[in-house]
Amino acid sequence: MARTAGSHSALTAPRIREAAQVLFAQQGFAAVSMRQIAAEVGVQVGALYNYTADKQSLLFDLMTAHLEDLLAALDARPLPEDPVAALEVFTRFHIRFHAERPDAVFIAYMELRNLTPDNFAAVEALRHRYEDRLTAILASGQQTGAFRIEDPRIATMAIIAMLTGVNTWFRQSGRLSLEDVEAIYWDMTRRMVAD
Amino acid sequence: MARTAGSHSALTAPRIREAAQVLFAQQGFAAVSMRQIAAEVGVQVGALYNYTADKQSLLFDLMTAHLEDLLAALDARPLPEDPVAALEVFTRFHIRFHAERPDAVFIAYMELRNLTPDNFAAVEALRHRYEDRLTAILASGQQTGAFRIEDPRIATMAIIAMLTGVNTWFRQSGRLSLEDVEAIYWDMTRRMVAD
DNA sequence: CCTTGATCTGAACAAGCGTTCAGATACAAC
DNA sequence: GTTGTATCTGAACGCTTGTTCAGATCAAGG
Repeated sequence: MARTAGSHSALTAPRIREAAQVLFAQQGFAAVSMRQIAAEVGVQVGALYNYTADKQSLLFDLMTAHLEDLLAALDARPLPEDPVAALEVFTRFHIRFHAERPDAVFIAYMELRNLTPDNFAAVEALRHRYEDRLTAILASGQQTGAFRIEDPRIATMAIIAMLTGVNTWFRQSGRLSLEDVEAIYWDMTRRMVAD
Repeated sequence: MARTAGSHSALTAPRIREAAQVLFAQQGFAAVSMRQIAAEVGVQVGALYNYTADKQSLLFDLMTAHLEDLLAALDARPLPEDPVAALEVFTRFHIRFHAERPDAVFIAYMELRNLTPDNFAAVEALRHRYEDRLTAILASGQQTGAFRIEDPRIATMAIIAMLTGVNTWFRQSGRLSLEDVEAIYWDMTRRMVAD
């Protein structure tokens, strides 16, 4: 019935997002309750509604924040003019960015079905913007003759699926460093499209 | 309170599995209720328990049936001795088999988190058996010099992620036939591992 | 110290969940 | 037609859900 001592919205808001992200990634959006998220944060369930309109908004905000960060981080890296060099930058960037946020990535790929149609459309638009960046690199390389690709759009889907697949098995504590993985996957990507 | 006219277990059992598969693929295991599945079949929720021990068993059975079908279908195809030819057979097989059962594939990849630890272990073992088949092809090719691969296990993960990714976009009604897609992906796969 | 606003608690609400099971009807065999 | 079995219905059980909101406490400012 009372405010928790030491409570402060600047602390609680990020803790809610973090708790939601971990639990959604571990168990899935529909399987996790708002009460579980609240317990993880250390508040009662009613407190969550000071920070999110509802459960659906919480998921949508997590997904769009991740995708907007992804796009912003990519935009912050000027891609080389040379398509081969640009593809290498993109490949390493994708692997590293995704490996550093496994929960957010997992949610962004796995929880699309739990979005309402409007939210789904908004998230798809962001995903397409990201995919378009790679398609542009591939189309440019196809045009200059640096790449031999039948269809840049399909090659985009293939490359992103392969690169994102790293997250299903890569562990920082594994026998390969992230640098090793980047090198191996860059080699495979390069050969996939090389003339 | 009474038996439905025309009811017959040989009809109801497959209908329950089919309804569960479609709904689990569309909405996710946790978001779908047993009542929804029953409604789709045309029975009351209590009737489902003549055919499945519980909701978790229903999911587990769908997943293992799919993976066992996958392994059996692969076993039914003698792979060529030549690693390159074997890899082509595997690639085309994987794409076709998966494209023909999008819901089952989707569930097998997306609903792992909803399995109990024991069930998860059993399903993982089946997935590893399938992955091992590709690793064996790649290791053989690496040994004979037909492939230049740094790590057959990682190449396996990369290839399967890429091939399974086809299911996220391919539609039978799309501008490309399944044959076209097989050809494009075989070309990319071959180049990824070629010496 | 008092006042105001911030931030939470705690319980309620309406609805739904997975699972069980007594009993009713349909079906098949004689 | 009778009997036994199959297959379901329908309701109950214990529990949980997402969301709301009146009110209690904490924090900050004057």
